[in-house]
Amino acid sequence: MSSKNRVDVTCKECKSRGKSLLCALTDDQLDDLDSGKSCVVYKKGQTLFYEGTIPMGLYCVKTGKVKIYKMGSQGKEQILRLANPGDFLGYRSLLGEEAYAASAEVLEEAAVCFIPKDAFFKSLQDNKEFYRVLVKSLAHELGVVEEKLADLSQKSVRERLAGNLIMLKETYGLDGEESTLIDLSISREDLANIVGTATETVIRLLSEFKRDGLIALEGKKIRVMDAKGLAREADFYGR
Amino acid sequence: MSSKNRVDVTCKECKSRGKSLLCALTDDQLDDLDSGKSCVVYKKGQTLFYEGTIPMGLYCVKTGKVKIYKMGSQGKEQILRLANPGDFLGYRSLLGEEAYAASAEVLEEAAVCFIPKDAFFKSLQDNKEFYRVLVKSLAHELGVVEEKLADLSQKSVRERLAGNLIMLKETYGLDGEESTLIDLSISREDLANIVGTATETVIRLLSEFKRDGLIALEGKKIRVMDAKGLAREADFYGR
DNA sequence: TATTGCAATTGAGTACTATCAATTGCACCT
DNA sequence: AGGTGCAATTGATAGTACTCAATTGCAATA
Repeated sequence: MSSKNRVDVTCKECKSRGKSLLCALTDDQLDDLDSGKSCVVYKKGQTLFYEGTIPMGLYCVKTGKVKIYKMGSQGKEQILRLANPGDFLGYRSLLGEEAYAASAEVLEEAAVCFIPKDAFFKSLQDNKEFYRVLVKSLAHELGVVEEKLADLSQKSVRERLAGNLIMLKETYGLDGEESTLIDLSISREDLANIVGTATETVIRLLSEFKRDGLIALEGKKIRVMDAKGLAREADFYGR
Repeated sequence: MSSKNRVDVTCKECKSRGKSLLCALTDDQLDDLDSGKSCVVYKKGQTLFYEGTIPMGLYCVKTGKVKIYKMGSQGKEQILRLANPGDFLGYRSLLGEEAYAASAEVLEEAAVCFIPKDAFFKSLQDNKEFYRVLVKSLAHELGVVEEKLADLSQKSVRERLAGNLIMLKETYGLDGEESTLIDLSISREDLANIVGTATETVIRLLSEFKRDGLIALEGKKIRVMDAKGLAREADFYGR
C-alpha cells in the first residue's frame, strides 16, 4: 500500500464514531487507541483480510462499504454481512482467539482504521463498559446469523430476495424522498451471494418485481417502490 | 413441574462439570452459583424455554440431550444445534440482553440446572477468566453458525446430510467398537430439521447411503460404516 | 389379539432453481 | 468511432428436492 493512501485521523475526531461501539470510550481511552493506529484508504475490490489468516488487530470502518464473505468449495462466495461506517471487523476472531472465519473485501472505496491487537485488548481491560457493549454486540450478531440460517433453510429464493431488498433499503436508504433508493452500487452477482442463489435467478426475480411495480431499476441502483408489497413477498409466499 | 422431578446436586460434584465452561471457576465461586440454583429432570418433548421470551437465568445441561431450534412461519423448525452434558443454554440471550432467539426442547430425558440471572452475572464479575472463556465460546459459536450458513447456501442436501452424519458420529460415537454408532435417538423429522430439508428427502438419502455401504440402520440409530466415503459425499459432490 | 396412532417409507408428479450457452448492454480505453 | 472486457440479460434445459398421497411398520394401549 503506497503511503499516499494513508490518512491521518484520530478516533476522537472521526465522524463515524457516533455510530460505532467506540462511543463507550472516554477521550483518554480513545487517545490510547490512537497510538499505533493507522488508517488506510482501500479501493473497491481490495481485500482487508482473508479467511484462515491470523488477526493482528481490529479494523474500524471510517467511510465506505465492505463485504464479509466465506468462499465455498466451488469458488462461489456467501456474503455474511456488509460492514458500514462505524462497524468493527475482526473482533469475533480476536475474542474467539481464532483465525478469521471469513474474508473482507471493499465494495465501495473505504477508509479503514487498524488498531493493533495489544491496544485493543488494553482498552478492553481499561474499560469494562467497552467490553460489555462489544460482547453484547457479539451476542446480538449471533442471533442475527441464526435468523439468517433459518431463513435460508425455510424460505424460497423469492422470499429471501424480497426480504434482503427491504433490509438494504432500511440500511442504505437516504433521507427524505430518497429513502426508497438503495444507495449501494452492488453487482447482481454480489446480490446473489447475499441472498444465497445464482446470479441469473436474482436477475429474473428482480425483473419480476419490477414488472409488478415493487421496485424500479435506476442505473446500477434499485429503488423500492412498494415496501409493503415486498414485505408481503418476503413473508408469505410459500412453496 | 412436580417436586419429584427435582434433583439435588452441587456444581462441584457434577460429573459434567469437566466438559463445561465451569472448569474456569474456583470451588468458592461454584458454591456461589449453587445458592439459588435448581436442577430439574425433564422428559423427552418438554420445553425449557420458548423463542421470544425473556431469559431469567442460565441453563446448564447435566445429562441428556436438548435441541435448540427456531420455528419457521410454516410451522417447520430449523434445529440450530444440539446441547449435551456440560453445555450452557441461554447465555447468548443474557449477554446480548435480548429475548431468546430460539426455543429449547428435550430430545432425550435430561437433567438441567438453572442458575438465576443475578448469580450468573455475579460470577462473571467475580471471575474474569470465566467471563473470558464464555466470550470466547460465544465468538466461536458465531463462527460455527456462519460456517453452517455458508454450507446451507452452497452445498446440496446430500452433502449436508453426509456432513452432519459425520459430525453426529464425532459427537455421539461411544468408545471402542461402538465409536461408529451414533448414540442418539433422533427422528427422521428432527434429522431433516438439522440438515434443513424435508423428512422424505432424508429418508431417501439415508437409504441410498445404506445401499452404498456408507451407513447401516440399527433400530432407530444410525451406524457409520464408511466415514471416509461419507466425507467424500460431504465435500465434493457438486451441483 | 385387536385397535389406535404416529413414524417411517415408498411412489408419483411437479416446481423451483441451477446450469449452460448465447446475446446484449455499457463503460472505458485507444 | 471502434474495440475490448466485463456485467447484465435472456433463453433453453435439466435436476434436485419438495409436496401430496398412500402404504407399511411398529409400539403402546385396551
